[in-house]
Amino acid sequence: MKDPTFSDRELDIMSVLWRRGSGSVSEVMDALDDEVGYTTVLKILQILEKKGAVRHEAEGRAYRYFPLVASEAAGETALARIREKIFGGSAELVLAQLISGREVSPEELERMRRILDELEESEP
Amino acid sequence: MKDPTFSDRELDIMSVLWRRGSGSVSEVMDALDDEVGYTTVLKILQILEKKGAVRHEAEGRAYRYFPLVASEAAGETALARIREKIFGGSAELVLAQLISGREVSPEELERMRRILDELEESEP
DNA sequence: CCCTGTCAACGAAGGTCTTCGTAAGAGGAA
DNA sequence: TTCCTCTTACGAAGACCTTCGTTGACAGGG
Repeated sequence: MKDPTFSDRELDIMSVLWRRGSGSVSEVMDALDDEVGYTTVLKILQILEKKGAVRHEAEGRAYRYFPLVASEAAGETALARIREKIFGGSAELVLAQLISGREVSPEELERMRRILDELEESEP
Repeated sequence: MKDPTFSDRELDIMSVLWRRGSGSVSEVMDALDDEVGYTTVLKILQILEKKGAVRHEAEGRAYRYFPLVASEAAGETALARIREKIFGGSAELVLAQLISGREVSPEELERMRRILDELEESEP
């Protein structure tokens, strides 16, 4: 699946599968923030399966769904689009927005700094 | 306009207005990456105007459109959703994705580091 | 054996998005 | 004037998204 993109509801459901690793229809339905009918969740899982974003295995009478698209791949596509279209291609502006308006713990700040340090070491 | 979100084509067109500051229908059409018909661009600008995302002024016989929603506001909404749904709420993971797979110049890296430094100074 | 609850499958309805054909007006050229 | 071009405006077509009602299958309890 090249440049995976997801609609709003599809993304909600992929998010559940990424967090939990897998899920039956009922589990996904319960994990969603919104109240969504069983058949709606099933339908979207079937659409995602046709797209190649998830697969399923039989588990008793029910199906267990697994993500096939990694969250990193979806994140790369989504982030690239935002950076390009909204932030004019600037990663710095994305970073600035990322940390503005929210409190960032010193620990998280330190880990972010380390991410930049490691990048510098890898390409001197 | 609260939590502004834009469809694909709407975002393409807002992106042009953000980059250029304003644009007539023809200018926007020419600036788009894809080939899109004149009336399509006009239609979407009218939709954006109804949403309150742009306004227009008469300029000769034509209209000149101006963005009303700031790119930062759109970026905040879009980035928050990606961070939450795709990266499990982690800003570090977003940062890691942001710099992975692309070459980041030493200058840009330095500016990104400074953004983190300034955050630390402001909330000790 | 029959009822009840759970399950997948299907299709349809209503919404949004995107595109463009067509109409109508206004201005300039011949 | 008459014609051509540029413009806005309108509406409809087709695609996709989201939702859910309904159906039929199956398993377990009474």
